[in-house]
Amino acid sequence: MMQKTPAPKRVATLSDVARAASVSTATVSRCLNSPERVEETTRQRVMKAVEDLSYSPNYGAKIMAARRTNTIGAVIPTMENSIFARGIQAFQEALNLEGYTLIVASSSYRADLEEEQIRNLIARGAEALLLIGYDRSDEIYEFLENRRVPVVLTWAFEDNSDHHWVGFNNQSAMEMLAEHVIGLGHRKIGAIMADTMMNDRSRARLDGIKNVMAKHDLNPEGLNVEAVRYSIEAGGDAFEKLMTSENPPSVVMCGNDVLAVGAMQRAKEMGLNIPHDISITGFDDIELAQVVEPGLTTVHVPHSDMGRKAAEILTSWINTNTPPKSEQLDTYICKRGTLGAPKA
Amino acid sequence: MMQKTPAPKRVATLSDVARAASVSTATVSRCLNSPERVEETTRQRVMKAVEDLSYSPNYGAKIMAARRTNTIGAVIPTMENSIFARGIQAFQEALNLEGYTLIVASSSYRADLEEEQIRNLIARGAEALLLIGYDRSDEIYEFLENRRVPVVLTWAFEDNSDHHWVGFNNQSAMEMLAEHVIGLGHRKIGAIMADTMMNDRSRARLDGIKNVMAKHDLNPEGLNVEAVRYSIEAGGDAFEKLMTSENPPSVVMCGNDVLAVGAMQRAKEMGLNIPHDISITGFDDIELAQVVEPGLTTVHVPHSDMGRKAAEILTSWINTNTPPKSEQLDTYICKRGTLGAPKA
DNA sequence: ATGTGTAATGCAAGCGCTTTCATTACATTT
DNA sequence: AAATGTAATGAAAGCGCTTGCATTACACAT
Repeated sequence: MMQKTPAPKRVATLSDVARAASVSTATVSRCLNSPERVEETTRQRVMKAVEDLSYSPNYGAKIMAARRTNTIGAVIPTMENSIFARGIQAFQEALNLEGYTLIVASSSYRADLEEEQIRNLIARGAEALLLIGYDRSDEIYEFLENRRVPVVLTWAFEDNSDHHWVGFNNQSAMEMLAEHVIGLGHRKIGAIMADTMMNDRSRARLDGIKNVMAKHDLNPEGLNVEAVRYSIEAGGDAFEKLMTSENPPSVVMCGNDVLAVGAMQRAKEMGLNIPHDISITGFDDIELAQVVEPGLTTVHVPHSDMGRKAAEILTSWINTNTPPKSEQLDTYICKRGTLGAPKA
Repeated sequence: MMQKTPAPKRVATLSDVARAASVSTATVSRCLNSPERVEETTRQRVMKAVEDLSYSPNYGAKIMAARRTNTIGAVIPTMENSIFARGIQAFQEALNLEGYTLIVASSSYRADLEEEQIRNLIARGAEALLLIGYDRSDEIYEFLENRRVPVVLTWAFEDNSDHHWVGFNNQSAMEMLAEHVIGLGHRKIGAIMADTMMNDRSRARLDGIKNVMAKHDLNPEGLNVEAVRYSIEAGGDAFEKLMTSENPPSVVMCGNDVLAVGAMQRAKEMGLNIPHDISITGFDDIELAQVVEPGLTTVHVPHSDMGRKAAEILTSWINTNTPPKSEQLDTYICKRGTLGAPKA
């Protein structure tokens, strides 16, 4: 008699394995978690049972009993483009080396979603968090504080604050680039930035440009700024708007490389030669920046270092229960082909 | 007397909240999970306590008691380049809509690591899995079977198999492209592919080229194949090797867009005009393909659809306990500027 | 043989939730 | 007023693991 649908066989538990190997559950647990503490012959017997039963520990039971999840969370604004990819990749690799797993969530640059995702990650057992920038509500900082969650802020920095961070000075990095741009003779500057209202990095970068303009007696009010969301498409649209205004700039400084590449594409479509007719700069130095033609002049951000350092800070914080000190990283201008002198 | 380090305040639990709100833990639990089942006034009292205590449920306890993790896993070969990004993104979005969370792991195209990651995701409570391609050991398939884990294979397809999948025919897609290439007059073909030994997609694509060559009385043995790992750099190196061989091809067909872009870059560095001196094709149609110049002629793969469909399959499988049927998607050739007729 | 030290193993107490079932409170009908 | 039905709440039994402590087994010294 053939049994069509066998009773939905229950998945094996620790005690099933223990029974099969004729040992206690404690021994099975030790076999799996600290094998050196059990005798060779016993271990082999247990491992065979584990294999035979296709045993895999129940995650919930495990973390409840061990009171550790070995999970660290990160909330980034977007996964769509690769701005955060390299840093997060390095973060993840460093974490894995220490036995942690990373779970990533994205906030679409929205404060409310970010807060939701933060609570979500905590609810999923994240023992520590990597966040981008420092702009967020007091409530959420307080929540994190109350729950004693180690948090490291990245992609920005905040001197003299209670927070812990590893990042770079967005403003002074952009100032360096702006100095260079103005030094080349540019006077009419356009900017394409993410909405600066809820984005501290973007705001700092824009301030950088304005500062340098002021220093060189250019009225920062004259800076033509387009605020957009981050995409190649949006960068293109903003560029076109800038160039078709009554007083088009000779250089367009973009808040990041993705926007800059969008601007470049649109420039070509409009028949403009880069950098002869129009100069364009980016920020981040992602892979895209060297693939486009001409290569994009941009600010190099040490993404990988930042990710690695963030992982170090968090793991050490968890282990020692003491927050390590914050760290500031350096950026530099990466000169390629999209920035030249203005047309005569 | 100041207390320097206050006793490491324990994080609030359900019963702390229950006590604070003068209700039972059952009521608090209901407030959080099915609020409509508790009276308005009680709920407000409870929610206030939750807020005041910065309560967040203990993940382990929750999934152990509820016997659900609402987590689905995916193992992809790499996160470094964006080949899998769009598909996974769509997968994730569709999953979120259904209340699931995605956790992603990468295998670096290595079978042993993939297996490890699969076991890892299961140990982390993944209730179902998305995997790429079908090449993997019997043991791991058996493990998955024993544990009754719903699995969907993607980026490939497998007619008449016991597995469940949503994907496309890599071989016939590449055949279409090869027909087009040969129709243009190309006779000397080069190929840059990932190592085909443990990669069914790559193997199928290569077979596609060989088939069409044979059909057109070109000896497939004459196909010059470079097997490399997936990176822009590697694509460039392989391209140079191909072009500096004694009998360089007039067209280089690449296993994916990343390799193709690497080839394009190197071609330019070598002073070759695309497509006048050399034609190049890709596979995937990722964002990069339209950013490079000239635009890359490639095979468009419906990544987003695939991700969405995969999510549908898995969630329905979990809910109904019955695997839905597999689904084959269509690809098409995306003609841009890198493919032309061979030089006279 | 007996005593001592160490390594291997077992026992059993939770970990913090969800959920079934029972109880209580209250509104409605008879 | 009693009977009945319904909604809100509580009591308590696990869920499957880890781990501190107790016990056993065994090697070696006395």
